[in-house]
Amino acid sequence: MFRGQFEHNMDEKGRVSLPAKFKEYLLSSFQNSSFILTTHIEPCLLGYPLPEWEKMEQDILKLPTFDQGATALRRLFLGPATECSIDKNGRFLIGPTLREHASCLSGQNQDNKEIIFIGMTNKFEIWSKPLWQSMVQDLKKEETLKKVQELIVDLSI
Amino acid sequence: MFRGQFEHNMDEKGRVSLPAKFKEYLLSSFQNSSFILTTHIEPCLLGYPLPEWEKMEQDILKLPTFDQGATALRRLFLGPATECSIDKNGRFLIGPTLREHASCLSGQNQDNKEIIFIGMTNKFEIWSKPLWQSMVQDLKKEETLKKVQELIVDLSI
DNA sequence: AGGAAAAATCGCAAAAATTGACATTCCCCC
DNA sequence: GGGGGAATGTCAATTTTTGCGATTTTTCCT
Repeated sequence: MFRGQFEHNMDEKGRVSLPAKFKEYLLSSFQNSSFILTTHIEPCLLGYPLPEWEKMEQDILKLPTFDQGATALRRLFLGPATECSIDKNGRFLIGPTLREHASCLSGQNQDNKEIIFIGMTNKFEIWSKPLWQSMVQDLKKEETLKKVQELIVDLSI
Repeated sequence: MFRGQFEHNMDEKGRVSLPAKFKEYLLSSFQNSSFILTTHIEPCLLGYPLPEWEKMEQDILKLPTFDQGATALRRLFLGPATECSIDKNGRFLIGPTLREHASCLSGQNQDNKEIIFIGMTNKFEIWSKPLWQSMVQDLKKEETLKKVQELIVDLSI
């Protein structure tokens, strides 16, 4: 499972090393360290093991061709999805489109080179550090917290 | 599979290089780098591997000969379909009709020379950059996003 | 705490992709 | 048949991507 939170640096070409634990999970559970990276609706990225993704791909393709929502989903979610493979040093490349979506390091702007990985059990999220921080801030506002509390009660956590 | 999003430049004669990953997919899965390019209902183009296209051709031929909708479909979709082959440098030609449909670079107007490729698993879309951008803008409007979110929930993405 | 092993970074070099420019061919019209 | 223009094919420079070796940092175990 993808678990835990990690902070890594991206080089100026958009390469980052995948947290070792994530890599190990991919290898041991899927016999393959490749994965699919795509855009989230929010300004962050989502990583899926290949098999998981392919299932989803098939589901999405079954949606009606001319439905507005389905088209949007395909263009926004399916379109940018890229297969990432791990190099000998455990790194993978985040392409320009994906980087832009998550506002990670573009060009010489060395400010956004810090990347946050968040394990989400069967997938993981990738954030630029500044965005992650401000997003977490927002989550801690009263309204949102109230909703969280309700869920916690429901789940009897 | 066709995956990912790429931006390339078209020369003033209408030639563009196919994203290397797309070319590789065509070669490895179909032993042939040719593909079929035709018009979408929207102002963009669709690319299909030859075998996929032939399947669709067969399906379309089964439609009633004199049905109005079927006739329209054939004229609009089947009609403009063109086989594109890749040259030694990985480039192919987008003919005038197709270019016009997607409002890509006509004549000396160097504004529209940027072309976007979007992988859609078994096919791909081609957009002129300005149209792509404004279309994405529209997709991100609240109403559409809401529909997308519903779909996401249904698909348990 | 010290040392070994693993992880993460950095930077260069090789390879590939993309693009601009030029050469050739083909075709139509003069 | 010759000239011009368009279409097609090829080359070559540039830019981008990818691979690799080496260094630094972190983690874990003794």
